[in-house]
Amino acid sequence: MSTAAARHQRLHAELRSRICLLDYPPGTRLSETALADEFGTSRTPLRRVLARLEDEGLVESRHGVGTLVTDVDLARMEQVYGLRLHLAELVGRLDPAPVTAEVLAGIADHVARGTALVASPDARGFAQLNMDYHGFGLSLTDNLPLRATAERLYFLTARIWLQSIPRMDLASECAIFLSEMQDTAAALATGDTEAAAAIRRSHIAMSVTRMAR
Amino acid sequence: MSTAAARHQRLHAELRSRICLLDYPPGTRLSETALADEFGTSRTPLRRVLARLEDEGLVESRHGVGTLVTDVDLARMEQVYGLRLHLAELVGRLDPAPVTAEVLAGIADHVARGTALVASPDARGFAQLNMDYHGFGLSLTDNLPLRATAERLYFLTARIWLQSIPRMDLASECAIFLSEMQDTAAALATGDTEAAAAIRRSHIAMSVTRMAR
DNA sequence: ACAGCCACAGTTGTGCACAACTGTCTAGCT
DNA sequence: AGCTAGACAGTTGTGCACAACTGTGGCTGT
Repeated sequence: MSTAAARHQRLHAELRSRICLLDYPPGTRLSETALADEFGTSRTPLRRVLARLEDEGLVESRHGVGTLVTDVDLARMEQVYGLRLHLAELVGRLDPAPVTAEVLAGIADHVARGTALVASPDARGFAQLNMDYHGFGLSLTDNLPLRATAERLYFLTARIWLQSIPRMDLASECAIFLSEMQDTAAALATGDTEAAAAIRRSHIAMSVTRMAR
Repeated sequence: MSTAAARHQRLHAELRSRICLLDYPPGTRLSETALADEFGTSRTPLRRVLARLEDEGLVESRHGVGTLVTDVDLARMEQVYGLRLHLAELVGRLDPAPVTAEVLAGIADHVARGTALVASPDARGFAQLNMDYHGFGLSLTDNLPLRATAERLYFLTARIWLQSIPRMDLASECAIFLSEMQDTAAALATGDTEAAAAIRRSHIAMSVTRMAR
């Protein structure tokens, strides 16, 4: 099979995850040779991954300087959030996916993980669960371009929560997140994906207002 | 300055234009060496451009085979159009740009070109004007991610009109297009960008229904 | 005559060496 | 001491040669 494309996807997802979980905080200089060495490849395939991350706005390559992780702040991402709000709502109105048993099992699993998170709050665990939950939320629509667009914009703003959490109440955030997932589970139990999308939208909006303080 | 990034943008826009104007019809095998030779560079920088086009869904590279221009049909792009409709409407509601004298001059210029097009209908001229007009339409919002997303999706569907025109009435299409731009000019004259966005949305929708026949 | 196999031309993917460029540190001069 | 210029280490960008792979055409055996 296409092992090259598969590896490209793996490296892309891995580096994107490291950036959005702040393993590579904004301003970090990513060394092409070091990363190529770590993943057991040459610079050439790795440079393609970095180029894609640059197109997505997560890193910025400067000749003679290095590949720097971009800096993000809530003010600059205000436009992205404005768009994400509408896209989140569209998930429920544009080619909504039928609520299968698999979907219900998925939301139940996320609720379970959320319950465990509330029991022992953890910032990184929150961010990881939020990332997975976002992917689940996208599965509620069969509109592929909508999925791709929403995913792209999500990872552009995903770091902001982790950057803002020191000024926020972690336990409260975890409880609110669990509450959102429980509400979503109830909505999906009745097959109302539009309600689930509306819940998602409002929670994104409220999260932004809390981070803005 | 960053001549490397500038050349990347040039080559990307050039190849994208050739693909969307059907200079490279779907299925065409793009030769990396031939293109590199034409643009006076090596394969390396050109491959990055092709990689970006592949991420955008305009070409597909297969190891040992070649880089093929992707095939598009209205059925597969139905989801994209569904999303584009909503994004076109968002242009008028999300960070609408103030209607300056420059904007009015822009729409007037496009109306003039449309008038010339109606005088002597031409499929390729229509496509070119439509491409430019789309870029103008995006300038009506200051929301950068919305611009980037709408542009990305536009170029994904831009070829379909040219592919469908043999089954349509070219003169009628040109007249309708001019009518849209005139209506938009009237709306912008009153500073109503939201109305302009609504006009754009409805015309995209009607264009799809005409192409679907 | 036909089916299968193999060599081959052509393509994309990879690795490496070098060019182009930048920021820093140091040596030397005033 | 301060300042300037230059060497330098380190980085990304480019070009080239080769590896990996695919589809085709012809050749051979039956």
